[in-house]
Amino acid sequence: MSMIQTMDVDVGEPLSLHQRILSDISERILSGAWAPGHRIPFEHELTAEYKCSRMTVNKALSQLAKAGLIERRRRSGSFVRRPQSQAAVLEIHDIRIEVEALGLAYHYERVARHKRRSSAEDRTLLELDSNGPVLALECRHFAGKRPFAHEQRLINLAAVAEAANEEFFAVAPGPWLIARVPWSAAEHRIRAVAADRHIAAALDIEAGAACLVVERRTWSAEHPVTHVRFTYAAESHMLVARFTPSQR
Amino acid sequence: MSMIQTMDVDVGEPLSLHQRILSDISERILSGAWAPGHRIPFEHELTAEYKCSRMTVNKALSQLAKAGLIERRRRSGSFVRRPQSQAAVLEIHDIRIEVEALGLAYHYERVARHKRRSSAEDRTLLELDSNGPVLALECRHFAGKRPFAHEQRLINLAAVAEAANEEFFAVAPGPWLIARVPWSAAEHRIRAVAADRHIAAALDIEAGAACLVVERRTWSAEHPVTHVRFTYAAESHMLVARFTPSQR
DNA sequence: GCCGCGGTTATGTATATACATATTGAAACG
DNA sequence: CGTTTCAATATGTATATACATAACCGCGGC
Repeated sequence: MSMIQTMDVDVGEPLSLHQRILSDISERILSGAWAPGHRIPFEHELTAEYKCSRMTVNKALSQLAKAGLIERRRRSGSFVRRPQSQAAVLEIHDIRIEVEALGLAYHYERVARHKRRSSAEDRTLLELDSNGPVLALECRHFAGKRPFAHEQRLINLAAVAEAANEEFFAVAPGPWLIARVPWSAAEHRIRAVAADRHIAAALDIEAGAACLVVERRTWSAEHPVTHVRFTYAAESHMLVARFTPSQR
Repeated sequence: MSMIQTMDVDVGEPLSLHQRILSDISERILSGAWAPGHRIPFEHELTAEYKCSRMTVNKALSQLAKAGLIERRRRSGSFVRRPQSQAAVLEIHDIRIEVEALGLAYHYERVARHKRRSSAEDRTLLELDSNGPVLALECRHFAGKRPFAHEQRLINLAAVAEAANEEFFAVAPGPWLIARVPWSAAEHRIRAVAADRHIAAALDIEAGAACLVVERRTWSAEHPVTHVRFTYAAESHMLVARFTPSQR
């Protein structure tokens, strides 16, 4: 297992008052003591209960509303919301970290590198308009001696010109980009595919084996930066995502 | 494509002042105008710029800090953080909604239902201590005439006793549970598997085909409620997750 | 009975103020 | 020269206050 989502559990510190109010209430909601639809006390009632100003109570309740735990209605009060959708935070780490978390030695290999004018397919993947230059990379990531993941990447050279001068022998394109380009948005697609011959050879598995594929497209300030497809060796990989209604 | 993540993009409404400050600053960060490490103006400078009180500025900056876009240091100021990890919000809808979003008719079928004392395997899946009773369900979800997803579910009857009286012919266990049990936490595991014979038959695909599997474990107030494994018919399914540094 | 009108109420936003706290940089001291 | 002390500073939290806004309630007029 890898790609573990770390949760933000704050424990121990002396809580500020509005944080205490917030956690008191969310505990009662999450425990079911206050079921969906239940009206939680008015601000002025909590003000009395905690002997504090309305601003303090308001701060806590506003955060609960933003977190989606309650719904606030003028003149009516605040009500426990019913969970709307199964949402989870998926945290996808650098592959080196994933591998090392498994206690295995990480090794990176650059297989191929081509600079070219973007093809129609490249433009689809990157959501590019013009046929500007792109850098196409193919890499392998190893866990111990076994291939762990196969990486196919396109970099939009119009957005990251300096990538044209980098060979990517020593450093993987992922960390290289992260260190250089402030990204603003990303889109992930996760699916299962049967390994074709090329992938099977690269990952040293049988053709047709089920593989988890994670594709990521990244933008920086409205400009497409990179498209990458990671194909993980069959059975070696799993994504873990956790959800707890956020209190932050 | 399905399981689409809706983003919270607020547009149009008259923004309150602290929201405007917040979006002004986050835009400058996300556009790269203020690179990671850059010190953003002090609260008292923004107070002057926006001609408002420090509380208003503080509200905006506190939210940016909670969203992880900036880091605040006493006496030093607030600094743009470098993106820490690839995190995405994955929103997993009810299967009926997924199917209908594809423009296909949804149909549900209960295949099997067994009430039993929990086996060792059940206890592993549910993270149960005792060998209390569980309800094991097997269902199919159709998109048009084709099987879309196969569902294998365990319900902890100690947590949801009334499930023992429900046949689940008319209503799928997912929506039934959502409507009844306030869940507090969930964990997802996403992986690719080759369809075994049982799954292949249920989904009307070839054995060995690559399938996306989403497993979910749900807790309510510290008690395990249910474990469910959805297996999606090969090639028919994709998870989409988007990330934009949250401003809420 | 129906409609409109204003009052009441709870939340939404903003202000000025106050004091706590962490951290820095410089001055004072050994 | 190194260390301690201290004041300055930016943020963290909380208060009392004020007015805006949305929604509901009941009253009165028709």
